[in-house]
Amino acid sequence: MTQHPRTRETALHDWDLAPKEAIALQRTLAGRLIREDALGEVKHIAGVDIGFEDGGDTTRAAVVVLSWPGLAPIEQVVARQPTRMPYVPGLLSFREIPAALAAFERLDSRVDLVMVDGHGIAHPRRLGVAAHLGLWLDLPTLGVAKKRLTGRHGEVPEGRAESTDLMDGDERIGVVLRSRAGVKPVFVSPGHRLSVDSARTWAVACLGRYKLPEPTRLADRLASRR
DNA sequence: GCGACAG
DNA sequence: ATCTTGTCGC
Repeated sequence: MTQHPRTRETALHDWDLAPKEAIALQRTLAGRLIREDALGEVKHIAGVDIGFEDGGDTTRAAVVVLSWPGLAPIEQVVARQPTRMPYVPGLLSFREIPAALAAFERLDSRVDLVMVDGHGIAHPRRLGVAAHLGLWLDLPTLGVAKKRLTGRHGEVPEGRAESTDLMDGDERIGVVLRSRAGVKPVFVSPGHRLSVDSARTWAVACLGRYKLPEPTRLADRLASRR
């Protein structure tokens, strides 16, 4: 409610931008990211999944709040809104964030850490949806994506919880994590107020018996059942 | 110019 | 993201 003061005042201006302006804004915002750990005691973790309905006309954000440790769901919200922007690779956050903010506004729980379905800084301009959302909420965030957007990596060891660095040139922008033995790895990167190592640690700590970590997995499941 | 391209 | 059945395997 009052944990994300920027929401109410400026919710009407990141969107409605032409691609060129959006890209310029991304560079500015990326410069404001805190790339080190800046999080307090973690009691609640939110999982976020944003998707689309009606052929893209409606944006749907699902948020599940889980206890930590324990990873038991304690609150969940689904928000739907008319979609404002088209899908452009690299500008996904502009399309997804408005609905996510609406969902967070309806949350009663205080959230300490946010895990988003999508990338954090593993993005061409270091502003994937998890990073962008982190700035808006002013909360520590990390992204867990199912597909690569940018960066290069070597083979990922087969064992559960093993990983390989995701590199963009000399910069380590995340890790490619084998969340379960025998499944395609996921792409983990920090968003705001988190280091790459901590993003990896939290992603692993939230693993259950499935491919996706519990927060994102439960948000996914909540979103995909009507 | 030719691919690549989160959700 | 979404369109979609069965099928192999723990």
